[in-house]
Amino acid sequence: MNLDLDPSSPVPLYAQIVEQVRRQVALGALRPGDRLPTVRDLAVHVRVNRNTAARAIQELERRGVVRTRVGQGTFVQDRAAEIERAVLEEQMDQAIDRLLVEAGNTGITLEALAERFADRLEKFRKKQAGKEGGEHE
Amino acid sequence: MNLDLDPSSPVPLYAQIVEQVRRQVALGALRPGDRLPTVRDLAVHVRVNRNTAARAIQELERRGVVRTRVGQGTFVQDRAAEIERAVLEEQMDQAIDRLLVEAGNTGITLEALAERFADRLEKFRKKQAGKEGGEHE
Amino acid sequence: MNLDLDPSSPVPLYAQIVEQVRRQVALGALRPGDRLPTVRDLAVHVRVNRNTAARAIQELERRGVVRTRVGQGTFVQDRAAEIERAVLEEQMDQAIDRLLVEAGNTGITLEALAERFADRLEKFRKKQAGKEGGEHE
Amino acid sequence: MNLDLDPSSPVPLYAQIVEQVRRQVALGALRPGDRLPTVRDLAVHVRVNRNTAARAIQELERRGVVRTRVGQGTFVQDRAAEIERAVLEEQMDQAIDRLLVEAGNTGITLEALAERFADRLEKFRKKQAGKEGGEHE
DNA sequence: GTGGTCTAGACCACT
DNA sequence: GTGGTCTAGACCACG
Repeated sequence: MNLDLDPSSPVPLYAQIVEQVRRQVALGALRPGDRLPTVRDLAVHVRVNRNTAARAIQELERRGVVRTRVGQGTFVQDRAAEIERAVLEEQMDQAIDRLLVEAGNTGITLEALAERFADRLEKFRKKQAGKEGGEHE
Repeated sequence: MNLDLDPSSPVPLYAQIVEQVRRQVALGALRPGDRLPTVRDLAVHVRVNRNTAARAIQELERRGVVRTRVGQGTFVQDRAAEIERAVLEEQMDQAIDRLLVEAGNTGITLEALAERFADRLEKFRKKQAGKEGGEHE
Repeated sequence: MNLDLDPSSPVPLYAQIVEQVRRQVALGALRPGDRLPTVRDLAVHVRVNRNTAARAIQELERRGVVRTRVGQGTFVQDRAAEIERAVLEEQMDQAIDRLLVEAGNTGITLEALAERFADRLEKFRKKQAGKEGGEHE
Repeated sequence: MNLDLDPSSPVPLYAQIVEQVRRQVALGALRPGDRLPTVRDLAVHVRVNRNTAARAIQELERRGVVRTRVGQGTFVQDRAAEIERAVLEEQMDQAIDRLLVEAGNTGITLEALAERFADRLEKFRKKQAGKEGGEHE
C-alpha cells in the first residue's frame, strides 16, 4: 500500500486515498481478496486523522470496491479489478472529451488542438526517454 | 453578460462568476474599456446576494482583469484580453499534459492514447457537424 | 490653477484637490484675495464630477482657506498663506516623527535609521542633480 | 497574539488585522510553523464578526504569509519571516523617499530637512530615555 | 448612483 | 472541532 498524499491539494485527503486505492485495484497492484490495512493502521501509515482514513474506506465500500467483514477486515471485492479498470478508461475518454469541449469554448479549432496535442506528446516522449535508466522507484 | 451559474457545483458561486468573466475577456466578448454591470445589477441578474457579486468583482480586480472606480463602476483593463487569452492557452496545455501523465499512470501507452484521442476527436467532429444549421446564437 | 489628479490613488479626488490648493496657498502660488474658479469651471478643468469639485471647495471653506461670497465667487482668505505654511511645516515634522516611531516599532535602531536617511538623501540629491537643465514644467 | 484594532480608523478592520499579523511575523513575534488562533477565537478576541476575522486570515493566506489546513488551523509559512521583514524595510525606505519628495514640493531645501530630521531625532531620543525603567511589557 | 465594510446567523465539507 | 460560503440587511464614503 504505497499512498502518496498531498495535503496542499484542493482534493480532500480522504478522496486522494480513495482515488489511489481504486487505481491500484484497476492496475492490479491490489487484487480481489487482498486485505486492506485497518483504519487504524492506514491512518498511522499515511499520517492522517483516523476519521479521514475511516471515511476513505467507507467511501470505497460504498462504491463496491471493497467489502468489510466485521471482525476480519476489509477486502478487495471480486469483480473490482475489471470494474475499476473500465472506470479508469471511461475517465480517460471523458478527460479527452472535456478537452475537446474546452477547445471549442476557447475558440481553438480542432485541428489546432490536435496539433497542440501532438506537440505536447512529442515533448513528453522525449522527457520520458531522458529518464530511462535513472529510475529508482 | 451571459453568466450561467450552477449552485450545486462544488466551485463557489463567486468563483464561477470570476471564471466566466475571465473567459469572456479572453474570448473578446468583453473588451478592454468595457464596463461591467454594477455589483447590484450583477447580483440581481445572476440571482446571488450583493456580497457574493461584490466578492467576485473584487477578485477580478485583484487579478488585474478589471479596474474599479468607485462611483463609476468597474471596467475591463487594457491588457486583460491578451493576458487572459494566454492563461487560457496555458491551461489547455496543462490539461493535455495531465492527460499524458494520467495515461502513463494507467499503463496506457502513448500510442494507444494518441489513437484514442484521434478516435474521440472524430466522434466529436461528427456530432458538431450534426448540430450545424440548428444554431441560433 | 494647475492641479494634477491621480484617479487611481487611494486618496479621494476631492481630497487631492483640497491638498493641492492648500499647498499652492502655502507656497504663494495662490495669494490671499485671489479668486478660485467656480465649481462648474473647476469640474470641467480637472475633469471631475461637479459634486466632487463642490465638495473640495466646501472642504476648503470649512478649513478657512477660502471664503465664498455669494454671487461673487470664492476667494483665498487673508491669513490663509501663513496658516497653511505653518500647517505644511507641522505636517513635515509629524511625518518625521512617524518615521521615528515606525523605526522603533520595526526594531531598527535610531542610528540605523539616521544612516538610512542619509543614504537615501544622497541618492535623491544625485537624481535631482541629474535632472537639472532638462526641466520643462 | 496582541492585536489592537481601531474601529474608527479609515483602514478596514480586516486590513488592520492583516497588517498587524504581518508585522508580528516580520518582527519574529510569530515564527514560521506557529499556529494562528482559529478564526472563531480570533473573532472573539478582537471583538469582530467571524466573517471579518476569516477575511483577514484569507488575505494573509493570499499573500503567502500563512498556510491554512482545513480542520487543523492556519500556520505561519516557512519563508514568511524574511519576506515580511524585507517588505517592512522597503516600506521604511519608501517613507523616507516620500519625505524627501515632500520637502522638495514644499520648497524646503534638503539641508533644512536634514537639520530638521536630526532635531526631531534628538528630541525623540530624549523622550525614549525618559521612559526607561518604567517599562513593564 | 457607485463600491466597500461589517454584522448576524445559517449551512456545508473536511479532519 | 476546523475553515469556507452564502444570505440578509445595515451603514459609510465617494462621485
